[in-house]
Amino acid sequence: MSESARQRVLEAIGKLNYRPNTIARSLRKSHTVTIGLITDDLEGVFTMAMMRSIEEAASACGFSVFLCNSYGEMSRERAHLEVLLAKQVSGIILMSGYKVRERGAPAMDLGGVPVVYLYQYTWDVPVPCVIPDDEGGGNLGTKHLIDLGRRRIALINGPMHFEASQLRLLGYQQALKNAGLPFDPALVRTGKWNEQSGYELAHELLTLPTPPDAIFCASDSLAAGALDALHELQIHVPKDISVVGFDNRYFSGYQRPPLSSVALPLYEMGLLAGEILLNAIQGAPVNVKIHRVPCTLVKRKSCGALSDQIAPVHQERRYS
Amino acid sequence: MSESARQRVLEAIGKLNYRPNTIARSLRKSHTVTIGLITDDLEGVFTMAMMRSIEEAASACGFSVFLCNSYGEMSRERAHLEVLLAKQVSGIILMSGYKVRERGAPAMDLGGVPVVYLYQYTWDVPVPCVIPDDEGGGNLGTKHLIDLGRRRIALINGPMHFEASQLRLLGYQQALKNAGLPFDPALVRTGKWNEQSGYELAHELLTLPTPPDAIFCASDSLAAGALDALHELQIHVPKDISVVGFDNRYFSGYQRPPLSSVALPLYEMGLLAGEILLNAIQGAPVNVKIHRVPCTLVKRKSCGALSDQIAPVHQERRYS
DNA sequence: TTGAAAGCGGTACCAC
DNA sequence: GTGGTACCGCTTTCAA
Repeated sequence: MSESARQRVLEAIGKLNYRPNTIARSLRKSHTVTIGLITDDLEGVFTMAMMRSIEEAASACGFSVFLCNSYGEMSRERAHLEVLLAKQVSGIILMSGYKVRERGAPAMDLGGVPVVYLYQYTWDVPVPCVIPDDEGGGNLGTKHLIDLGRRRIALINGPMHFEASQLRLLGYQQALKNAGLPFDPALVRTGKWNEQSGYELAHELLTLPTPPDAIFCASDSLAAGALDALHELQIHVPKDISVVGFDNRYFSGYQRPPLSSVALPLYEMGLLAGEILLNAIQGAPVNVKIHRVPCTLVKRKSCGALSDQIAPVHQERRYS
Repeated sequence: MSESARQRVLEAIGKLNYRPNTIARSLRKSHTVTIGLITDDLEGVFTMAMMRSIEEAASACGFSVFLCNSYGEMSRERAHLEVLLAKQVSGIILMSGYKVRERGAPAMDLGGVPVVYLYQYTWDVPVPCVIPDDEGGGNLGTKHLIDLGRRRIALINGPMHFEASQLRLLGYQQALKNAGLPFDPALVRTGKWNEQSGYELAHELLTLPTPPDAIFCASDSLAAGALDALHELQIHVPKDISVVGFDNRYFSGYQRPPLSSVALPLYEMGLLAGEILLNAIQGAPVNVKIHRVPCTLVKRKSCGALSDQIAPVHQERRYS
């Protein structure tokens, strides 16, 4: 085509508002440049950051993302999968918003469409899984308290049938061991994941003959309850005792004092899941294993590491 | 086809894992049963609930949802729109995560694809818009404090160049007027949307010759700061003073005392936007106007209305 | 009722 | 290069 002819075509495209029909293109080339994201949770606080990075990874490669909510129901998940496959998506991410959840790994034939599990794992089917490194997180939080000079560090843990609880405990023990500190079972308490438990267990710990000089909580909700107990007992945080939570929830920066917390690497996890999926779509060999992404520590006032410097939870920053 | 033949076909479908190709179907029928959702925010806290209800409304009608993040950038928004149109979406929702934002209503020819604006409005193009009723919310929060017997109700407001601030003030004044209470300009303070402002302005209010017996804050961040000031001054909430926030953010139930708040009807807004769009897609006449969805009040301890009964923010409940 | 054929809007491959 | 044609998989129409 001559240069001037090309010019005229482009002109016409602009004038007539011509847009190539991707549907026809997809039909012919039999791939859609689209991935499906099925989540079981669009209420909680963990899925947002993962969604954001998945969308980012996909967009960067020219892929679109179908967002589907299964509400944790098998039937809805299957229905969504059927639709996604009928719509010929190039790949699928199954994202969970809860820690432990039986998705019962779809026993469906997905027709060879690549799948990645996010924030959950399965042994039922050979797929790559991306989850947080809870053990490393447990180690990180404990080590930080040790580095601050704390020596009697208590752990308020979640229910032990959660693997997250088991791993966080393991990390806690590891950190103590690495520092040459003794492991005192009396300093480890287990409850539910809520504030009520944090409150009650903190009370228990503080009435011990030799109370702890730091409390590491396996969730921010537990930590919120612990802070309540400390406030009630007029024990100053972080002067008298350091507190560190886990999960870096939205409210942790709004605690008094602002709560230091081990952050789940949600954004990075979504990014990794997206990358793994997109590579698989492009035919790269998939590394079928459980990818554990390291947690990070968000330092605020409750651990005693900071005086002025404050890490933001989100857009907002804390004064004083 | 005979009954037995039908049987055999269904059997074969099951055995061969046949799935009809929606892409081919869409090409032939020239509609895709898919809508696009473009948001400028996948970080904040307002978009989640809207996304959820949009997905719900769409799913219920057999529609899939493309999720796109523009990061508030015009160029990305245009790029996403181009892709969505090329992919022949049946309709588009433009959702904002911020209160006031110039999206500059795409001056693009969308080829007649129906559009709904969500959490923002525009006069630039004739489209239906769905936003919260900020004035009603201002009225609601103030009226509640009046009903609790408060008579000197202060308002800590956001910057007045935000329409939300103007409307919430209007609602506040309306409620006072309806109750026959005087409007005292000294009780109205304006700052930024953050805690720092809430803290400082609450201090100002409480050093007035006749301090207020209630503070209505135009955001939960402002309220968090106000609670800090009250705590510092050892003024008991809600015995000595009632506090009500606005937005019902994730952290409001984690304040001490748990913060009552005027909740944005995010879920309902998403649902309405979805319904409007789906109706438009099905050819129903669109009501091109600004739909203002009423706010609701979430009662917690800080207003003094409750002693035991606690309203949950999300899954979590408060003890005591 | 059933079967054959055209066509949706692109892409890919062919011969020229 | 360039123009013609088959084809992706489904819907629709028309004929048998």
